[in-house]
Amino acid sequence: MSEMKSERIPAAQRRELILEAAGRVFGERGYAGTTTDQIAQAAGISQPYVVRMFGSKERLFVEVLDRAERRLRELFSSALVDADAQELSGAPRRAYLGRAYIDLVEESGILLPLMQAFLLGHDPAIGPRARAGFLAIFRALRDEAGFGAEEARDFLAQGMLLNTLLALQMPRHYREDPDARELLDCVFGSKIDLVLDMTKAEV
Amino acid sequence: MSEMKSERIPAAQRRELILEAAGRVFGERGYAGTTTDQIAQAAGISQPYVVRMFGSKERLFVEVLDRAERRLRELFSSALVDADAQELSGAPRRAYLGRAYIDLVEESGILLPLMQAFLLGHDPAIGPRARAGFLAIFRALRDEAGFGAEEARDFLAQGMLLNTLLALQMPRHYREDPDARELLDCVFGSKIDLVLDMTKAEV
DNA sequence: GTCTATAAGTGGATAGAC
DNA sequence: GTCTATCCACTTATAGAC
Repeated sequence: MSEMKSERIPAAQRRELILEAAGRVFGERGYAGTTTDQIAQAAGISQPYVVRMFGSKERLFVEVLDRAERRLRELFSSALVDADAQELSGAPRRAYLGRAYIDLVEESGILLPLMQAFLLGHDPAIGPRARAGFLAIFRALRDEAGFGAEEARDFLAQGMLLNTLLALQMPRHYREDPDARELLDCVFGSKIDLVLDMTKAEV
Repeated sequence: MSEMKSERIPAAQRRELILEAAGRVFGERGYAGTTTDQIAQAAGISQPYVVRMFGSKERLFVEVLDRAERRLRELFSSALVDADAQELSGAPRRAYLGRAYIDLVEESGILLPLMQAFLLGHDPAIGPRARAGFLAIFRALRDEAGFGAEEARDFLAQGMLLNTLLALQMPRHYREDPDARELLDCVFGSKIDLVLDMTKAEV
């Protein structure tokens, strides 16, 4: 029906397209559960081209992670600037950052590949990076955001619950299951509509 | 060096040995990242015997999940009985159940395979079970434990953070990283020594 | 009850054409 | 810059011996 051959576009741009596709597929199926061919199809190119561009599946995953972590820090930084501009402090400030985190659900291919990486602590190549990334987020919350250790812990905890519910694809069952609905409402608050929209489609 | 042939033991007992081994390996490497041969080696038998006993890798994983969920509910039930016997209520009661959850870290092959399953929401066979299991825990906290929805949410959140730190193998880096130490102390409290002991060895 | 041998399928990676 | 063809290693599962 559509194009059998991809149009010729600059490598840098193609890289970005593959990274986006890979973020979504890795996020949904995990590192080991994803084939380079699934990523290729999601990106609309051939499987060998994916490998050719990044050298290996592992290196591609690491680049996806780096990209996701950069994006997360970027968002936290700008959220902190906003919070300061509004002169928020204490609980309102934390709630503000929490809602900023929820906004990341909209950008698929960020939160879930990170979460998938957190479950790869055993992997010699990915484990150390995953730990470093996680601790970097902890430090950012504790130091840059000025949370204490316990506030940072609680923030991370809510984040891990949110990630887990996304990975479980719980939002897709909001309508049919009253318990799912209560839990999701309770986690996402007024942002629930945004989340429900975001998690409809997909292959 | 050791035995090349496993001794002949009753099937029911062998099943249990395989389930324990599989719980540990699946918990560490995830469903897709685990081979039936790795499980066989962990259980000290041949790869085809693992498959023969459970029919398929997928069915084995589902049995590991069922077993883990049973154990979790069992522990929650008895912790609730204990908490009632001590006439705990409110915050002390929640903290008590939290410590009971941490005790589960000792039983390797329970928390991590559950967590791995939560990241398999996309899987047609495992996803529905994972969602059902997660919601069953939510209901137990909300109804049996008498937490409200928000308390149950916060309890789950701390649990997901704990699971994530275990999956990241963060306890193995307690000594060398001050940030890891602060976070782990903050999450595990006085139970930290138990956790550090438990997460040393492994293959 | 447990193993060895092996079939059949899948997936990451390489070579080379266009 | 992108594809087709293909190799080879690995993995699940089956068959059948002991």
